[in-house]
Amino acid sequence: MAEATEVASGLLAWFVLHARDLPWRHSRDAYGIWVSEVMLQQTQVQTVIPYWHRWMRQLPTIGDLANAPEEQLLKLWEGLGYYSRARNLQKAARVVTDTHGGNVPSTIADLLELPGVGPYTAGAIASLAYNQPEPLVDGNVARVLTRLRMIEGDPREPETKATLWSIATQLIKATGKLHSVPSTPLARGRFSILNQALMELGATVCTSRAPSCDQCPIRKSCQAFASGAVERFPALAPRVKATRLRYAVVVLRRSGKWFLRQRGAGDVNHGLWEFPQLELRLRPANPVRQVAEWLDITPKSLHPLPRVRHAITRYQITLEVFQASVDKTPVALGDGQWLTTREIEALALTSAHRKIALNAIEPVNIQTD
DNA sequence: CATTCGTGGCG
DNA sequence: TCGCCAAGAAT
Repeated sequence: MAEATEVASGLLAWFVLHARDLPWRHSRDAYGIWVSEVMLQQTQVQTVIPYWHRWMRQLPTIGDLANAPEEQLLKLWEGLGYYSRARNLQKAARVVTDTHGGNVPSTIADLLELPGVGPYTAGAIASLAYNQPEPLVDGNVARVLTRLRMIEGDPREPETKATLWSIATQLIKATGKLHSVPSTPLARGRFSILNQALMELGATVCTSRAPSCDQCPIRKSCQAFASGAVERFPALAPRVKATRLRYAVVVLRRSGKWFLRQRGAGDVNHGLWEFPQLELRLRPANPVRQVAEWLDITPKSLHPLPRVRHAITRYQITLEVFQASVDKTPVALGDGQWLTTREIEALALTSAHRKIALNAIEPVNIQTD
């Protein structure tokens, strides 16, 4: 295990010199670290930073989170995606309040009981916040370790996953045996430093595309580097090709207000607000007639706004947007509310519908090619 | 165990 | 324009 020791000490030394100064690395309480970890699930650091600041300013303690109204949570999460993360965070805050005396637990078993906390996040909280000798494997660590040891399998498969957690555990054990460790204001304790170093290396040096092996502190131990095969790892299976969908979105105005609906329980993104939308067939190309019939208004009253594209995992969605002024609520729209601009600003919309709102309220000049 | 859940950036 | 992917978890 001399090699694991060398890797661990190399990572620690590198981290204290090259760590990014991320805001949650100054958090001294586990709550701030926990919030950052949940926000960072499948989400990049640069995206998370402003959200984390706003969240911690408005909900500085677990008690604040446990008592916050759902619309505040969703507004704070607006645009981050995976909105169930916000609701799970609050459920977990209530569990912490009710059964852990308001203190974020420090053991893996207790952490795994919390909604929204899985193997990775449990390891992250235990090691980063409490410096417990617990391993973690996220996408970054999987990339670093598959390259380090030339692990051929897909990191998403259970067998490969087990191998990676085992290697991460070896590194934690080696870290525990180091005689001396460097210190940094950005992490407290050797296990916290090691795990953050693994992730930091994956995020900034051992990147998916165009890795900077010349700047890697552990390249002498890296089997893939020695074989000139770094970019062959990790061997991820190709994703399912996205299915294309088209929707018409209607921005209806009536005496200075806009019509929006709230997604209901059981829906994807429930609790979020949106302009009414209608699924379109891919043909015909021009959906004006279909939309006009849906709303029972004349086609000429529909005015196009810039189309908006977005994706929900395996769906690639194009939104064809139309604006119209009406004097009554079209029957087909069902429940919804007529709202002012100011009211809409205070609601949580998906990113696509927030863009539509901005386009409708402050129309951009469309440059024709 | 396979699928689902968002979004923005980048080559 | 398009595919890929980023500090994963729940069902």
